[in-house]
Order: sequence, then C-alpha cells, then structure tokens
Amino acid sequence: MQLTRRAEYAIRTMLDIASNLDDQPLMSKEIAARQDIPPNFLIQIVPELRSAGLIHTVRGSGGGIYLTKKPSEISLRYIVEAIEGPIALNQCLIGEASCSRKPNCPIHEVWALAQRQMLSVLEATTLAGLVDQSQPGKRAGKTSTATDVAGKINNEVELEV
Amino acid sequence: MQLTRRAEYAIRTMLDIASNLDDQPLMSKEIAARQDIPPNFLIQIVPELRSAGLIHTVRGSGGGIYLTKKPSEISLRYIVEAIEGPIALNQCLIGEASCSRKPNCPIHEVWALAQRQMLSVLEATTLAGLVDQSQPGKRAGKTSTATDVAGKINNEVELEV
DNA sequence: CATAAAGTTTACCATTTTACTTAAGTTTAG
DNA sequence: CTAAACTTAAGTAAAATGGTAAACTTTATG
Ligand code: FES
Ligand code: FES
Repeated sequence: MQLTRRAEYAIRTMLDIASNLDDQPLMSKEIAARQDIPPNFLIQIVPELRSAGLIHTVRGSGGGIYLTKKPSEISLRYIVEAIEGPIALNQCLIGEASCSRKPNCPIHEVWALAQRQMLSVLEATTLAGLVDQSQPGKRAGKTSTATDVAGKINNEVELEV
Repeated sequence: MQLTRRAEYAIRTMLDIASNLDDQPLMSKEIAARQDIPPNFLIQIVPELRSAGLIHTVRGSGGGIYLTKKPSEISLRYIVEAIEGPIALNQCLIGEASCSRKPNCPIHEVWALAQRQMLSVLEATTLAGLVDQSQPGKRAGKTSTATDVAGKINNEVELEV
C-alpha cells in the first residue's frame, strides 16, 4: 500500500528538471546529488522515464536530461504509473483481470471509489503547480497547488477505474 | 500500492461473520470455504483479528468466531489496519518518522491529501453498510453503501494524517 | 583521432515481503 | 477420552525491493 522508492525518486527527478530554468540538459549525477538519490540507482530509473516518453536524454559529453512535455502537462499520476505500472489499490481493480467474486462482491465498489478519490488528487497535481509552490513568482500562468486541489476535486470529471 | 491478500481475506471474513444472522459462532473452516480463502491461511489471520479486538474466538468443540462490536461500528479502514498496520501511501506519512526533506517538500501535501481522500472512503464504509447491500431488507437502520459514500465524502470531518 | 564525459544495458546481490503449508500443541463439549 | 475446534511456531518457495557494479555506446572537444 505504499509508493516505492523508485517512483519517489522518479518524482523528485522530474520535479528537479522542471525547476531548472536554464534550457541546457541536466546531468543525472547532479540531479541525484541535489535530490538525495543514490546515483547508481537513478541511472537505472532514467531509462524507464525515457521509455515512458516523459524525458529526452542526450548522450555523450555535454549530454543530460530534459523534459518532453510542458510541466503543466505532467501529472503525478503519470509519473508514478510510468514507473510502477497502473495504480490499483486491489488486485481486482487491475484491467479486466477480474476475480471470480467480482459480480456480487459488495466491497468492489468501495475500493473503486477510494481509488478514484486518490487518483483525482494525483491527476490534478502537475509539475507546474509544484514548481510554482516552491519558487513563487518565477513562473506565471494558472497552475494548481495541493491546497487548491483540495477544493477542486469534487468538480473533477469521472475517471475510469 | 496494493492491498495484501491477508487484508483482503480479513475483510471477507469479517463480512461473512457480519452477514451471519444466527448467533452461534462460525467455524473458520466454513468461512474459508464460503469465501474462497485457503483454510490454513485463514487460521493464521484469525488470531490477528482477535489481538486487534475485532473478534472473539471460542476454542474447543462447538467453538468458532463472532464479532466483538456491532457491524455498524467496524469500518474497512479499521480492518485493513488491524492486519497491515497504519495505512501510509508514502513512507514519510508514517507517524513522526519524518524524512529530512519534509520541511520544504512540495509533494508532501499532495500525498497527504490523496491519502485523506482514500481513507475517507474506507472509514465511511462499515460492515453494516456492506451487509445491507448484499442482503437488502434483512436488517433495518441507517447504514451507508458505497454509492452513498460518494456523495457524503465531502462533508467528512478532517482526518489526521 | 584520442579521450573523457555522459547515458545504456545487463547482470548481480542481499534483504524483506508475500502467500502459503505443515506440524505439534491446547482447550472444551459430549 | 476423544474428536472438534482454535493456537503457536516453523518452514518455504517465489517475488519484490532497493541497491551495486561492470562493460558498452555515443558524442563533444582538444
Ligand atoms: S471483486 Fe473487487 S473487491 Fe471484491
Ligand atoms: S517529505 Fe513527504 S512527500 Fe516529500
């Protein structure tokens, strides 16, 4: 029931890059140092973020990492699922692999709802919002902070489970 | 990020007992058969539910299991935490074991909120509500179903994280 | 073109968790 | 006293977790 270190490190990495205002790519080693990530662990996570299409990587001397999309288009849910695969609070909530009990299981709806509530928050939170929070005034535009999200959740559209 | 089998089986067990209208204790073996739980696994889970104060057990011939509290007083959250310990979506949300990054971590609030949203659902759902749903008309009284909860969540009081 | 700086790939590793199974108790009704 | 029921304590195979390490490829630069 807990986020893995890999995913936590992935979030820190993405946030670190989003906070970088220069447009030169960042080195994995520097990110690791700034974000308290074991460097040799991070260079294992970086390729996963790349295959997920979240970052571009430049090899060779002078290379590094930069974002593929705008920070406002990258949600926490997206990052977590890039590393851990689809989020599912219970086995029976994964894709169509239904357990035999699903048809008349009274608990199923509850988990589905709990998951929707949780995903709403992770989906409404973008890197842009998080950057704004830690560097107020450095960027303009409408972004959402965690506390904004609290009031906003209830207007969210239905998310598929 | 997923419920363990132990906790899932614990929920099924509690629900099975709550659905039992006779007041004679139920045998672990019978519960296991009805709820598709490996019997030898369940007899390992039962003592945990007992130490958590959720059930009473009667030993010896004719013995079995019955609930300690009324089904309306037992929430899903309570059952899950009896088996898995405190629910925490991220390490830094466990008790006071704060990571060194917490003071200026912009992500922390987000996880805290996501967790509150999820816990609200698990806390608002009681065994009584679930029983009502699968056996309509068999019990009276005000209980809450999963779909009721959906509209109710937003009025919930603040939960500590 | 040699070299160092960067990411890539693959493999390895110890520890813990998970989901069980097994077996030897202990208690109690009948 | 004996069978029925819960209790306790091991044991176990497989997977996940959180890393580490080494060999490889690409590219800028001198
Ligand atoms: S089938 Fe999904 S919770 Fe029971
Ligand atoms: S300290 Fe809790 S998420 Fe960063």
